[in-house]
Amino acid sequence: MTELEKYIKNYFGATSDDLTKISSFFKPVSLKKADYFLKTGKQSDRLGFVRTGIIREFVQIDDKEITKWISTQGYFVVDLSSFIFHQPARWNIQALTECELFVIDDKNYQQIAQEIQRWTELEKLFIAKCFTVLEDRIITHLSMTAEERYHQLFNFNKELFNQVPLHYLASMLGMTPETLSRLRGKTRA
Amino acid sequence: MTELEKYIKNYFGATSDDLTKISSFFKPVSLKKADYFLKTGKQSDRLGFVRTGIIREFVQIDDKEITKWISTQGYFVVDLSSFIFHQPARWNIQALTECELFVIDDKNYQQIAQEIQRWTELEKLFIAKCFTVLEDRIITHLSMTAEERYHQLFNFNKELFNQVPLHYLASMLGMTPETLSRLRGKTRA
DNA sequence: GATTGTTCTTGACATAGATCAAGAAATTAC
DNA sequence: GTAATTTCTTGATCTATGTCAAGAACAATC
Repeated sequence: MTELEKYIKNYFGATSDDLTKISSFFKPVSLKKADYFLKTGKQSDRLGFVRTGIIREFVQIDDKEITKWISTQGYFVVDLSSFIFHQPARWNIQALTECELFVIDDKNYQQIAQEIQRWTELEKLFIAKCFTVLEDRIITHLSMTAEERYHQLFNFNKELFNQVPLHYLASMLGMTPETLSRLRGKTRA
Repeated sequence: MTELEKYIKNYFGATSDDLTKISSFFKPVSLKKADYFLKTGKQSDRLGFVRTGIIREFVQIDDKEITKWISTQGYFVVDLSSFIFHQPARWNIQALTECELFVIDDKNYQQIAQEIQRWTELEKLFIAKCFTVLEDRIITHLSMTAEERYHQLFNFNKELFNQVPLHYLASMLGMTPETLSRLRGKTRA
């Protein structure tokens, strides 16, 4: 079972036969560091799965880049409003390291639903799960201090702090790089 | 066409025949002010649609109530992780005014999918749309000041500020009631 | 309609976090 | 391997927002 199949199994709970079918629609794509998987404003009909590497979703607002999320192995990367609703993409998605993705385009994606009876249902459940994760993230911002948000992310994924420039993490946490640096110093000391 | 049908049509783009069928599964429910539609920790298999009134979704964290959202006419109220994944509810859902809801339970909800071929697809699209709304809300918190968040909500729904206690709005905006009061004073002056 | 409890505002003050600036450390490019 | 660039830290200062407290306005209750 490939990584992709393993993750699809975890996320979607598909059966073994289906897994092979599903994953066969995905094609490997390599990104070099700093390559864009997607740029704001473009139409995107691609959904990616991160096999290796680290990739950042962000948006430019005025003169600032806001990092919405950083995806590592096992995450899907996609601009949902573009992929599903055919809107211009809202996010930039850029490789922070060399990345290997499995990518599927809309046409092949539709094909999955054709071949696998329960696919739309599984999809729904997956998106619903993602929705609840975002709900939590909102609550995080309504109820926690910068320091608490930092600790939460640090506990969730310590490694990340060694793998990507910290100012991206600061942005994703809703604080300045200076503040993140000071919070780190605080626990270190 | 009832309100419920109108909204389902808007949200889900269902056909006229289907609408009647779908809406027939919903049952009217009245809530008095301060009644709970749902309490944290309970299992909930109900989905509500707000026909009239105002209803608040919140969670108790330590000694503070965090208001996640305030729903008015035309919104659905539900604890998605409970409704879909049968988890204990994460949110309290409480009427801020007298409310008339249309409510459906899980069993009848399943029934819709039985009767309407495209339902799961429509559902998926609806949840995906909700997901993108939450994405925006995250960005709001990563990129805007309290003042900007206040103005955004105010422009989105001025009426709300006359309809519900302001400290709930403050919480939902991620600020204290005092700060909200001062921001209001600022624009008034 | 007096009483009680909420809600809202305002002031004084405290503080978390932002901003600005500069240097050190690390990384990348030539 | 030196130069250029980016990242990270640290200090000084500023500011937006929080906290605490008190009174005013309003609404709910008996």
